[in-house]
Amino acid sequence: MKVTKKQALENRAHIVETAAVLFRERGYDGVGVADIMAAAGFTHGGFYKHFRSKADLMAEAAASSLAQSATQSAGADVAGFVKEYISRKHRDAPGHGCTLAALCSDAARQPESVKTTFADGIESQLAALALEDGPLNKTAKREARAKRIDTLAHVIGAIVLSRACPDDSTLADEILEVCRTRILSQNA
Amino acid sequence: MKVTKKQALENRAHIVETAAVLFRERGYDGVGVADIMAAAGFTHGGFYKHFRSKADLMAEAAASSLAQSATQSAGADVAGFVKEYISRKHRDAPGHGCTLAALCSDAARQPESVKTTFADGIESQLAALALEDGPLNKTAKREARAKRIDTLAHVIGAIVLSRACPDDSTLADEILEVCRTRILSQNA
DNA sequence: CATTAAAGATGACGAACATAATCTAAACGT
DNA sequence: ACGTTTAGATTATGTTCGTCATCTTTAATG
Repeated sequence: MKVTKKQALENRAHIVETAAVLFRERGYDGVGVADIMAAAGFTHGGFYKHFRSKADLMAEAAASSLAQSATQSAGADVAGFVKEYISRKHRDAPGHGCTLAALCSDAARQPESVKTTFADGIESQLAALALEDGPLNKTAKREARAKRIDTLAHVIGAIVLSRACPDDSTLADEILEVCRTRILSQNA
Repeated sequence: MKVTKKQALENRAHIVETAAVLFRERGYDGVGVADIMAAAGFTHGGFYKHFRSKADLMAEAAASSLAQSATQSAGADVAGFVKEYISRKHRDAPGHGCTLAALCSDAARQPESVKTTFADGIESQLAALALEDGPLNKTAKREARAKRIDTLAHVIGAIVLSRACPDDSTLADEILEVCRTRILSQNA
């Protein structure tokens, strides 16, 4: 062992976090194992001492960043969430933004393990937004869940669509502003 | 020339269409030049007689499938559009579905030429949905455009989120149903 | 303190990749 | 009719990829 056991676990966690950023920035197919290890400050050789395959790391990195997103927006009121989510800042920093917005369509083409992780991440995100709910009866609960699912899809669509536009595009900003004001007014 | 000039142009168009399907199914980084040519019934050698680079084909394929989507939904009423768009059939056949839903986040990481094509495609899609509008004054026009942008982002988000779930997932279907009914009721 | 086990570095493997050069035969201009 | 042009096949190039084997070093173990 070149390194203490605690250190090794920290290194592993650091690799996962680095990967979570890079994947969100460049997509699962846009980053190689060597890229990730180099960005984390290592050479590519030690990779398979930590992970069984790249797909394993993909699932783990997704779980990590999805959990982080959910924690960050836990208990926030929906209006505040929407304002932060649909912002130029979020759109222009996918590496540190919502994993769902950054990697949803990539996840659709990945192995089941990744998709399962994403489904769990969606539920976590919904649960985080649900913390503001008081005690509700059954139909009100169902209605509240439907509303949150709908809003989540809506904000993701706004970011994803805006990111597809060229960097200096006025359309990209228009999409953001239109969707933000509309979602907020409809959620008031 | 092994083939007539007209035939060559048809072959070229066929390559573009084949690529448009494969890209939507597997993403820009998930399909190679050789894959595309083989699927079109050729060997990879002739590729650069038709296109200057893979990125060129990406932009051309995007333009082709985006134009097709816009044409298909031209003049449809928004309700009908939403019902077709947010359906299991569409979600499970990305290769023949909306290019925006399939490749938006991929496009975000591609060269400017691709992103410009996507911005044009978004405008085409918006224009197609606008055909049902009668003559309107300025503020009503702006409002109608805002509504269409908002709806487009919303339906894209629904599909993208649903596709990220595992194949047999009930969540995937729940997202679809919730978003469909909510968008329709809000658009009535 | 001697032995073991494992983290990480180095290097190599085969496969797949985008791109380019060469070859062919048939369609074209003249 | 003949020489030029060129679509497409074949083959080659250099790179990058995921994965693995090997070596070195050193923490952990007894």
